[in-house]
Amino acid sequence: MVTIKDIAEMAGVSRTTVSRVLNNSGYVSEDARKRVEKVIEETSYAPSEHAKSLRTKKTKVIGVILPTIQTETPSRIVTGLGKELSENGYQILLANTNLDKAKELEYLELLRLRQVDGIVLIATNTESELLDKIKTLNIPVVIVGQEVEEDIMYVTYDDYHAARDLTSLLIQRGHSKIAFIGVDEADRSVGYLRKKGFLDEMKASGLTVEPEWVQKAIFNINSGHHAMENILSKAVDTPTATIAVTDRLAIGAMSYLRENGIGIPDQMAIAGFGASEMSQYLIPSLTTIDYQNEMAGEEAAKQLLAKLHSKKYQEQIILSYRLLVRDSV
Amino acid sequence: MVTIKDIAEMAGVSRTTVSRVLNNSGYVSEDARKRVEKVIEETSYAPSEHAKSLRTKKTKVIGVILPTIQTETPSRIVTGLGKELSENGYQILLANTNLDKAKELEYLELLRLRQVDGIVLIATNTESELLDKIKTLNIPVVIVGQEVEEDIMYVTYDDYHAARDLTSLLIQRGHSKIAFIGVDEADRSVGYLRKKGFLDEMKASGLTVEPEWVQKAIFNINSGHHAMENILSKAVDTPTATIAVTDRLAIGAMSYLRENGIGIPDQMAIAGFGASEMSQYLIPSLTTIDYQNEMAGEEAAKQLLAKLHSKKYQEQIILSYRLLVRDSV
DNA sequence: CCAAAATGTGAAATCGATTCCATAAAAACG
DNA sequence: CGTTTTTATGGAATCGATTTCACATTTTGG
Repeated sequence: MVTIKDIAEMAGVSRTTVSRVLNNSGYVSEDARKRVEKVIEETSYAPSEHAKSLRTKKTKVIGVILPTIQTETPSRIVTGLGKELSENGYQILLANTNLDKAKELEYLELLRLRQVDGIVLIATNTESELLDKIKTLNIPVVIVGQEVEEDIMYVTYDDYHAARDLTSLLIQRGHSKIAFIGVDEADRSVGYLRKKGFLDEMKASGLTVEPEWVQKAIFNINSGHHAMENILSKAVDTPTATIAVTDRLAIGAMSYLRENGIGIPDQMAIAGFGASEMSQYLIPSLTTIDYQNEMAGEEAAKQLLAKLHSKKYQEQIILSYRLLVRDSV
Repeated sequence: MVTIKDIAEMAGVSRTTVSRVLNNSGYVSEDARKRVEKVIEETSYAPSEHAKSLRTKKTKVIGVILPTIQTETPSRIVTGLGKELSENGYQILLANTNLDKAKELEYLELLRLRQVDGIVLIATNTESELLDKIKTLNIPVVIVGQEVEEDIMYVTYDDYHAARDLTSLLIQRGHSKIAFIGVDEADRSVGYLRKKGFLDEMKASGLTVEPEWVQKAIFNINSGHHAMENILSKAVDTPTATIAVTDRLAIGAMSYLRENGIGIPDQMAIAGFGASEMSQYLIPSLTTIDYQNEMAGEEAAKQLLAKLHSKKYQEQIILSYRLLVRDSV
C-alpha cells in the first residue's frame, strides 16, 4: 500500500506538506503543491481512513439503526438518507434489529464503539431506557418516525392530524360506524397517535366507537386479515368502514373481505397509511396517507450534518402528509 | 475517552498485558488477567476500532453494494447477510447505487479506501469493466444474483431452469401461445437466462413464439402494465398466458388486464418471478418462483467469512428455487 | 542439580495519518 | 536599512491499539 510517507519521498517534500496539500490547509507553494498532486495522481494514492479517524476522531460514517429493511417505510427513509449523506461524503453503517427491541440499545453501543459521527434511529418506541442511552452517547442522534422530548433531534410525521383527516373523510362519505385496526401503543406514532386522531375525530363528530371495532394487530399482512375477521365476527353492530394504521394491515383486511364476498367499498370502505407502492394497484385502489418518507430521510441527514458542522438547522421537524383519496372509500 | 493506556495504569500492568487479555494471546497470569478484566468491566472500556484497524489491517466491516433498497429481492438478501455477519461480529457498510451503473465502480473504489474486509455486490450486470475492477481490488468479493467467470465468488439462482419449469407448467395447463415480459439482457440472470429458459422450453415442446409476444420492460410496475398493453394491441394471434420476469412486472400486467376486463386466468394466465410478499394477496393469487433470497444473503456471507478466515467453502453457488403454483394460471 | 523449556512481563517500534512548533526565507513596513 | 509580518517547510509528537523482542522467573526433565 502506498502511504503518505511514500508520496512525500517521491515528491521530495515532507509528510507535513503532503498533508497540507491533501487538506488544503496552511501554506504550501504552488511548486510543491503541483509536485505532490502529480505524484498522488500517478500513484492513485488515497489516505487511510483509519489513520485519519484515529487522529481526527471523525469517521465520515453515520450509523443507521432500523427495525427491518423489508418494508417500504424504512427502505424509503434509508434511500433519502443515503442520497443526502453520500453527496456530503458520508457513508452508512447499517444495523438491522429485525424488530428486536433489545438490539436497539445494543447497536447504539456498537455504533458508539465504531465511533460513527452520528446516528439515525428509525424508532418503533420511545421508552426512557432508549432515550437515556441516547443522551449518554455524546454523539448526535436523530430519531425518525417518533416525536420525543425536546433535547433530542427528530423528524416525524403529523400522524395525529393525518388520522383525523382520514377519519373525517370517511365521515364525510356518510360513514358513522368506523372500525380501526391499530398496533401496540408503545409505538407512539403508529400505535398511539393514529388511534388518538381517529378517536378524537369520531368524538368531535359525535360518533361512538364500539370496543369490538378497535382491534390491535402486529405489523404484518396476516394480522390485518385476522383483525378484520375479529371485527366482523365480534361486533354486534357491523361497521361500514375500517381504518388500518398501515397499508399492509389494510391489504390483509381487504383479502379477508374479498374471501368472504364483502364488497369494497360498498359494504366496507377501507383506508390505510403509508402510500405503499402496491396501494394504487390493488382492486379497488387503496385510500391512504402519503408521508414522503424519502424526504424524512433527507431531512434527518440534514439535521445531522448541520449538527456535525455546528450549523443551525431545525432540530424538531414534523413533516406534513398528503391524503390520497382512491377507490376503496 | 478511556484508552488501553488508562486500563494499563489502573490495573498496574503494561499496555502489552492489557492487549494480551483483550486478545487472549500469549502468556498472562491468572492474577494479572483478573485485575485487568475488573478494570475493563468497571470502566466499560472498549478498544478503539480505528487504532485496531490501523495496526491489524482488519476492519470487521463488509461493504454491500446494491442497486436499490426499495425492492424485495435486495432487501431480503441484505437481511440474510446482516444476520450471518452480525453473528460473527461483522457490520455492513451500505452503498446504494440507485440503479446507476457507474456508481457500482465508484463504490467499489470507495469501499476499498474504507478498507472493508470484504464486499458483497448485488449485481445487475456482469460487464467486463466491473469484473476487471473486482480482480484488481485485492479484497474478497462475492457477487449475488449473477453467474460470473470461475475466479470470482458468486451465489446465484438457477434462473434458467426456473424459467423452463414455469413455462412447462403453463404448457401442461394447455397453453400453447405464451407471451413473455422480460428486461434488458445485460442483466444476464433476469434478462437473458429467464428468457432463454422460456424460449428453450417452448422450442422443446414444439411451440412457436411470435415476436410481438416478447416484450422488453424495465424494473417497475408501470412498465409491466405497458408491456401487457403492447402484447394485446400488437399481437395478431393473441396469447393465452404471459410470463413476466418479476412479480412487479406481473402485477403491472395484471392491472392492465383488470382494467380491460380480461379475466385471469381464464382469458390470460399469468406468472411471475420472485415470490413477492404481495403475490399471495393478489386476486387471483400469483403463480411465481420463490428464490429464497435471504438464504442467498446468508450463503454469500458464509463464502466471504470462509475466505477471510482462510477456510474452504464452495465459491460458486447456484441455489435452487420453488415453484409456487397459485390461482393466476 | 543444572540445562532447557515454559511462563510472564514490559519497553519500544509500528501502523498512517494530522498537527504543534521551530525555523528560515521572502515580503512589507516605517 | 532594520524590524515585523507573511509565506513555506519539515521534525517530531500524537492518536490508540498490536506485536516484536528482550529479559526475568518458574517449571520440567534427565
